[in-house]
Amino acid sequence: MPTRTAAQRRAQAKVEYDAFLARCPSRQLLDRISDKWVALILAALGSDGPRPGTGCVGEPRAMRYSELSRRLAGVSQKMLTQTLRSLERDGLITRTVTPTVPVTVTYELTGLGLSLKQVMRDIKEWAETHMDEVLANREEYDTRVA
Amino acid sequence: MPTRTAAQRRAQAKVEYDAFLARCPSRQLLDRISDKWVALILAALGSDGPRPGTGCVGEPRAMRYSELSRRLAGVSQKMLTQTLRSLERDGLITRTVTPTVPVTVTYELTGLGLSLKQVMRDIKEWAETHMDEVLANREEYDTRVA
DNA sequence: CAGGATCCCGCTAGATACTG
DNA sequence: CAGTATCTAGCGGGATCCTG
Repeated sequence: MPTRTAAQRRAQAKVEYDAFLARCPSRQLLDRISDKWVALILAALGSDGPRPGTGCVGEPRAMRYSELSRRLAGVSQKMLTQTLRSLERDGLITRTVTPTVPVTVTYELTGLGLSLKQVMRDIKEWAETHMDEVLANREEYDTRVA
Repeated sequence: MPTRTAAQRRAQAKVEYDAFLARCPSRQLLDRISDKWVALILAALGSDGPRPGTGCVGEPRAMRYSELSRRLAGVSQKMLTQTLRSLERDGLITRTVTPTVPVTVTYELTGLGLSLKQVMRDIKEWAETHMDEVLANREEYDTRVA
């Protein structure tokens, strides 16, 4: 049994994973979460506005499959289901089945999912905010090369 | 010519792009930047530590091609070059060729790139920080399903 | 409603070889 | 050193059909 202080173990933990290294598991995790559907799903589930029709506020929003499907315009069922499964497996969201007829399935952020939510919203917002600038840069680049 | 105040135009600009919409250009941009190589390149170029060998601090770091290639362990030349080109076209980085023998090429973040840097480092750090938790969640999920 | 199961195309990432 | 060019295998991702 190693004799280390808690501080030493924390320092150790800090360098335990490094996504710059090819075989580091965090490289794979980075790859997983670097995905537009992940960003959009977390952004959607993370919107804490009042649910339309209800008055509840503040709580992270639970959403049904069909609701997500509508929100993420253009997503295929395959990609949506696949991405939701992956997020569930990683513990970022929970999947709740309510045995109504027909069945109701809702998805909700876990604590872990919440911790990633803001970053994902930031990315999405960055894309929306800087779209014009990027478009201008591309145009200038293309004319310069051509 | 529309008669709107600056505030009105700003409010308009705010809803101009929405990545939730399938055809919105920001959806494509989100897809572009949701990429592990983009995250790692921006994180690498964004490290403002002193360059090894020099004493300069504070400034965003310019890096050579080979330097990046070593830092992003396991990246193929193709992916590195391709991603760098894409980032250059979008105006996130600059490419500078110094006509030495052999030629020296350095890459550096632009202002726009800097504005995205922190988000990318956040993602990377999230992956490294929560790796253990995710690994545990996966294990639990797999045993529960099996 | 909320998927599961298949089929299949396209593109992309990787490996390899070559160059100014 | 910093790429370009080419080839190919693999799989990401859409379309389609089916189900509890």
